Amino acid sequence: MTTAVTKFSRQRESIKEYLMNTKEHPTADAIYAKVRETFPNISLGTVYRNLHFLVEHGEIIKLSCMDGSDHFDADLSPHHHFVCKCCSRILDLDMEPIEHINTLANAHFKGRIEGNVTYFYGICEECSLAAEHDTPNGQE
Amino acid sequence: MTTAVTKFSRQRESIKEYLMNTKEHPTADAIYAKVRETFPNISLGTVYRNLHFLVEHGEIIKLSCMDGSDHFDADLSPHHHFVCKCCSRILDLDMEPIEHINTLANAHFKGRIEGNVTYFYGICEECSLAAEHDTPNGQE
DNA sequence: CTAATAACAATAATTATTACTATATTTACA
DNA sequence: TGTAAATATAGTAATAATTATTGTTATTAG
Repeated sequence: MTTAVTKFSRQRESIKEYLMNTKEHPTADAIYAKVRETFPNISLGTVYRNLHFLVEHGEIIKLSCMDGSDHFDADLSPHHHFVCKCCSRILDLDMEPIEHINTLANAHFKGRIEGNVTYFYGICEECSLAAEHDTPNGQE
Repeated sequence: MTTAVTKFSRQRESIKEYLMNTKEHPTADAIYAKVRETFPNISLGTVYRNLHFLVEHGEIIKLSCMDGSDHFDADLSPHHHFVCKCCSRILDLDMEPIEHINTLANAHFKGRIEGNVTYFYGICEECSLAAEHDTPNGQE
């Protein structure tokens, strides 16, 4: 039994590169649509397989939303996310770390708390403005 | 057109009653299995419809886990949850509220933050103990 | 009791994701 | 370089979870 070696793949590089150069937090489907511009016949399975690979190897992060959708992010710096209830976009938050809440959680807990997953939600700026101008969902 | 009135339903009551009397945080499937003991031919669709109904009407809460599974909870008091990486159970945490993190998040944010969803994760007490006794997953 | 309407069971359809397999790429090394 | 071994891919099929549809049953108001 030889140790499996990871080989280079243009498709995987393309996925990674797209994620590193966008501020969006796209879903597997959106990534598929984007990478298809470069590799017109890449398959959705390849996208999913590589996303899993990249998550497993700590090269990207998977964000699981309240609504059940998964989004991906190549920004590995510790930061928090905001989910707009209106347009469902995920935005980065510029805020102080909140790791101290783990200590609060541990106070009366018997097991071991290793960390937390936190999402903030509400209405993003664009959707607020759109609402004022009678454009309910940020749709043009 | 008369105003739609919500009629009584034994099935819905049964779902609600089960949720109110358990400390577990069951999934739709687990609820289906349980309620079927009372209503052998209730359909899964009915379970899903009623769970949505109850969530919509604020009678129960939906917990969307990192792993994509949805769990339900009839305990409406403000409290936080712990997800065990080992056995995937959800446990209630006895801790101080952490609403102040919304203020931190709002500091440099243009939109409106309405709240946050936070899950703590780690290894629960039972799984830790099981590991010590060579019973990896808490399975008997 | 009866009509109107809501809730039901059963099933079909949809969506997101994963598994499979033959072919194509990549890598190591002659 | 050229070639063989190993891994990755495209395309397709399969699965799982959820949502929608349809005809039937239960509940309620009059």
